[in-house]
Amino acid sequence: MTESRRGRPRDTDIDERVLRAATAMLLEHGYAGLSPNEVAERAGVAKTTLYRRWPTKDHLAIAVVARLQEDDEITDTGDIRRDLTGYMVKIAAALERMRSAGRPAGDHDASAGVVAELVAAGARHDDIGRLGREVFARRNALALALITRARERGELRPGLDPVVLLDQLAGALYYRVLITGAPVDRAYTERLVATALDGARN
Amino acid sequence: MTESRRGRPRDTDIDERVLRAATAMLLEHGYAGLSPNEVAERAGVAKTTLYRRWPTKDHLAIAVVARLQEDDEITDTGDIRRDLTGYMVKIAAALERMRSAGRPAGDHDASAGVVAELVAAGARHDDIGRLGREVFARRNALALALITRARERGELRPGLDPVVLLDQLAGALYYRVLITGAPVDRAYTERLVATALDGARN
DNA sequence: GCACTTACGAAACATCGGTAGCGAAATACA
DNA sequence: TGTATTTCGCTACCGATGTTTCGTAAGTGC
Repeated sequence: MTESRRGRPRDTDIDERVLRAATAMLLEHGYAGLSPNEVAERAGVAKTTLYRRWPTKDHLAIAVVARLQEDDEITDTGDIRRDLTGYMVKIAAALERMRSAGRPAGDHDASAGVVAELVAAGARHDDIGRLGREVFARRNALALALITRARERGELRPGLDPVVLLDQLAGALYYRVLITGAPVDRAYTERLVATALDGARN
Repeated sequence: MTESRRGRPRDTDIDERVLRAATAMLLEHGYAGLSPNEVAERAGVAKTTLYRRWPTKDHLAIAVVARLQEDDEITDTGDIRRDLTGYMVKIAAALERMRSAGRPAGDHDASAGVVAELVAAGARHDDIGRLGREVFARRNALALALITRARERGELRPGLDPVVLLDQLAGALYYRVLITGAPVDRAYTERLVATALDGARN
């Protein structure tokens, strides 16, 4: 793993100071207000030192939000509707938190804000894209297992593809945040899960 | 509408030449390969002239893809499953087209490509965001009317919220393109519509 | 004709993300 | 005690997206 490095070791305090400054700037002023130049200055670090750790502004921003995400565990109560709702509410809350980053308090304008920039960052840099897909795959694996168990105990249709169900649920939330700008509050999330489970057909 | 303008009129031929050059560059080299500087040069136009029409590269890119989208009419055969599938297949096809823009042929890497940048553009500029939401609202209004009619003739549950159903369907497609990188081919689309209609519950 | 207004082109400038080159500092290893 | 290796800070620089300024062209209204 960590090979015994030769040469001067990295100052881990620098990582901390830079990430702290970057976090503050990203949350207060949004993605456009995150300036690597100013982050380096505020952290008391040379710009080159910053760029050795995070080769682009996108990488820096990813590192910031990655630190902010506490990995949400998923609970299996045996009631699939309850469990799925719980998972979706967590996703929705995380989205709403990022959605409001960088805009004046009370700004109810529909805006994807930081979320959209992170998605674009994944599209611009292969490594970020891969990383993001891995993170989502790992997080979704838990939900997929949950769905599969519910299916096997007869709560869900035998022919159901768990991936499709998860796409429907998580997809709807991201779609509203990124595309239509509609809110993703708790009431909506509950209606969403109920509709997906019960189906639209009469 | 068009007030009788005073002063020198704009050369409409310039719009055409610029958009043509920008379209070629965007489709061949992707979003990063779209350079306003080079577009102006290739179109034989001063940079200032280009920026008078499209104040940022984002606006230029939006104008390009807006021209490429033919407004897809929606058909109502009376079979909601068939009609929804048709609509979703059109969306999926448009997404796959943009997804492959700017990357070497045969590149099967999962990448949101241009789509993600357009979403980010909507997040960066209020006017683009509003425009995008209007476009989606208008397009979705047709699908919502379709769903409502199906509900009223008894094909769908009376309590169904058409918006939720549409979020589930379109959301799943965008989610796969933007987030997980999974393909959105016809087989998936059909499974998606079937699952949303039939529901996940046993 | 003349004033007024707007569009076009050219070139210089500004800003920002990111890089290159260098000397100095801090470690591992011999 | 060297010597190799890597990090750090500094300055200067590059490329790309926009902006400013200004002279000139092409229209409208009188």
